[in-house]
Amino acid sequence: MLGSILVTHGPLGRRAGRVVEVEAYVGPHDLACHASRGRTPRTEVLFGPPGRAYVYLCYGMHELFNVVTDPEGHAAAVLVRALEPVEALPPGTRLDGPARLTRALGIDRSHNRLPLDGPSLFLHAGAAVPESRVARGPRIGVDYAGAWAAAPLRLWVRDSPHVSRAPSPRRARRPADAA
DNA sequence: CTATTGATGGTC
DNA sequence: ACCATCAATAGG
Repeated sequence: MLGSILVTHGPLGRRAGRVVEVEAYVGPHDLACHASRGRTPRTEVLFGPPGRAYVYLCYGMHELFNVVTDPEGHAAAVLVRALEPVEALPPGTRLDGPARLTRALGIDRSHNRLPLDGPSLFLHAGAAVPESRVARGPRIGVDYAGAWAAAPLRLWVRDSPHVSRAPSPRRARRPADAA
């Protein structure tokens, strides 16, 4: 998916970006994958056919965009984490972060389950990124997932200035008043 | 530059 | 209770 072009069309007009950073969520056995907690109303789309959008609300205020990737019955998806602008966007628009890019392209939960070859959401195959320019490392924000947190399932275009910056490590949450 | 915190609501 | 995050702030 790196190098492909995501195009949206909606109230904001036409918006587009080139995918430069993604994370793979590889199936129910992947403890960071939402499908690992079973088939629920939210995760239902993951079990359906590939090539559709999985959009969900994160932290109560951010819409995150994924592409369902695997054949029907095997729940896996790829989270898009950063785009490189490919069309004129309002000044100051940032596409380096999974919630920033959905906000900038006007993607929200109304796009959940939509095929990615439609009028409001389209994913074009772009020029392939050579493997020599692809870097990989641990996924971000999934430390709860045990060994799966360390798996090198985040991939990005090595020299792209549009890749998101890893957050500073969040201090261990304040221990609940343990009794 | 790094580190920390509050905002905010759906899910199960 | 637990989050696949961001923006703003404080401090070096």
